[in-house]
Amino acid sequence: MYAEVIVDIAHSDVDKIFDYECGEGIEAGMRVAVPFGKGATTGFVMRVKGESEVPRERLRKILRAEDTPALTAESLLLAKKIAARYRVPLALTLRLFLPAEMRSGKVGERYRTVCRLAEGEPTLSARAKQQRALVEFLKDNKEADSALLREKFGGALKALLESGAVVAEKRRVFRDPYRGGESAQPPRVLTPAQRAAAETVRRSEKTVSLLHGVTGSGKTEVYLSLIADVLREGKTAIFLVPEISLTPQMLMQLRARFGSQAAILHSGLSAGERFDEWMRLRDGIARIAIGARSAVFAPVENVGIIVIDEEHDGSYSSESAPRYNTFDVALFRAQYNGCKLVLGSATPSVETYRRAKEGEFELIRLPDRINARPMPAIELVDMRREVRRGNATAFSAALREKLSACLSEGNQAILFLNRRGYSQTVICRDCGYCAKCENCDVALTYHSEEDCLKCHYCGARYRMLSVCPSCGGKHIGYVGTGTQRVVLELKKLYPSARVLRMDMDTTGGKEGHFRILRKFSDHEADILVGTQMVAKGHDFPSVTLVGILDADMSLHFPDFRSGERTFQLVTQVAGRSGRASAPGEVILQTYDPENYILRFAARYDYEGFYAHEIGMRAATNFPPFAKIVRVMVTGEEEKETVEALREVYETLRSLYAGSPEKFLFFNRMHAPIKRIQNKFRYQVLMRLAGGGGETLQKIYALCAEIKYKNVLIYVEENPGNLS
DNA sequence: AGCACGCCGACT
DNA sequence: GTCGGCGTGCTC
Repeated sequence: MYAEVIVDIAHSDVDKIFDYECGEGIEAGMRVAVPFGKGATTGFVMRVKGESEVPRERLRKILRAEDTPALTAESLLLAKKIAARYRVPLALTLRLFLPAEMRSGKVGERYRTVCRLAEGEPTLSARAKQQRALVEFLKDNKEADSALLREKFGGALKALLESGAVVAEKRRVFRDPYRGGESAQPPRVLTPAQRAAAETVRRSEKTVSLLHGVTGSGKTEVYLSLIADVLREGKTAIFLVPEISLTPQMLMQLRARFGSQAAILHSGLSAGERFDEWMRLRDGIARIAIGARSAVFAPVENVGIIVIDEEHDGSYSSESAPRYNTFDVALFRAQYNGCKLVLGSATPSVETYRRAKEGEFELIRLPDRINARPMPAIELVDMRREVRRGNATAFSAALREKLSACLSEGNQAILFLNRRGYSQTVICRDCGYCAKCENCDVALTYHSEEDCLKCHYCGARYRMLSVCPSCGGKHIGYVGTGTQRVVLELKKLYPSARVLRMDMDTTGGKEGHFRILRKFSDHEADILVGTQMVAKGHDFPSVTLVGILDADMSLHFPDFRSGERTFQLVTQVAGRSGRASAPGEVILQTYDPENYILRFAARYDYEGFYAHEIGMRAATNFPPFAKIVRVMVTGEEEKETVEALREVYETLRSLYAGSPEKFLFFNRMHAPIKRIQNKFRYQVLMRLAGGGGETLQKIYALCAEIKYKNVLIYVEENPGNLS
């Protein structure tokens, strides 16, 4: 027998099949140890066959194999598809299917030893008091952990094991990341709207359904009902969420409903826990995989449903190789398993919504909140008028008034600002000098707590300036407002209010997010000031006011999706207000109150927003009517990087010259941020008509051929940000 | 990714 | 004269 093996080395030179001789018992999907070159390495068995083309004398034997294949036939097929689609080595895509700790070999299965009495009455010496006590203990308890017995009765255990009076048995144990909460809760009764939505998904002949439900419309209950269905049929489920650490409530809900049937795969777990959760899924002990985008590769077979919650979220596309798109992978798995793929969002991405409207996906609406509570009113506040009135702070008069009222009523408020630190940057008021990072082509942000300047792209820290390094002037000014500054200003305005800040600087550590959220939900603070991360789906019943301090920040971001993102963000943050009995309010501060995106957002008019946005995209030839393709060329030596760029550009230009009608745009330039972490960044930027089709594949193929020693070249499709 | 083989500069 | 730099090619 012969095995076709892909060695676990992510390099294009060895990205091919190597044949090895093997005995019976080797199956496709197994990880094996093989001799390779001078040493040995691990590899994946892709196929087993009876004949090999490779001459006898070159063939070597497989050294070792796992007893259970780590990868299923589906995984192998999918790994091949992704490798071909994005032109990356197969070893890299195969790794997606395994927990990292399995590759490193640092974590293994955990066992415990359980002891019980052997058959028959034990004969004990009269003097062995401890042994007798142990035997009595086991008579009462039937069995006990060996560690416990050793602790209680000392050396008696060893003696009893040797005499055969007590027998030990090794048992596999799973490290449990949540401990307790096992009790499965009975399902909640669905509202008629929820029941109808679930029914439509079940009945649809389309693979993909889009559940477009406003915040609080109860999409989760619909997912849970659909998942419960497939479990009843003996199948498995995959439930994807954007960023699990931000949605502890969602986890609790799933855990409460499905108990230990649910396995959670996410970065917050310890290596051992993650490994065990993965194993529970692979061995069929757990049947629901819950996690962020990588959980789409969960080792479950016979999948009955895949859910992608908050479908519009940017975290679903991978920003490092292999740059897979979660939806595409999920669709493959849904088709392979013949099951449904359900997307859910209050603010679907423009691309998804279009596909739904065109009839490719089943479009299901949940237009009402569960108890018919109205959405909080959003008031647009014109910050230009505030400036004219001489208000230079980050808070409009309207916001201050509402905030005072909110606090005096004993309610809570959330203030959202998409910029951490104290100020956006510092400049010299005499000469206009702006402090920049030495490794990145980026302005530094002032952090008041540490009194230093930080680079938000590489994390470098610098001493705060007292004099301008350029002109020697002493008038250093702060430009723009960040979360730290907002907190300090709040403390001045409301000295008795307890203020909590949530951003990347305060959420360090494993439980960082959770700690802050719990503090706030326990009402240990009155105001929560935060970035993006406060927008996600947590419920705070006493929050009655949300302030969006600077809506223009994301609105004027130089990216074709900035409008879409702003609409999503405003809707999402606004949804945090008024969840319990008290009606909520939202103050949306902007310097551009006429802006159509903000106007649609303020009215919760998704349809209006979509109609406007899709018209704009069509008129300007942007996605979903075109595909933006960027070939990034990056390296430490500028000269070499530019040279590589030139070759990439020349190569692609011949493709462009061959069929210019397929290109809506074609040019080379340095990236908007020319240098990050000491690496120069140059790019060829293209826009391809439609989805890109064959032209896209040719771009991948051509770029894969260009190799420079110290320059990295990679292709991005519709990149999440163009910086 | 490693590792060996192989051809040109600065040292004992 | 040699030690060693890393370019090129190979691994079933």
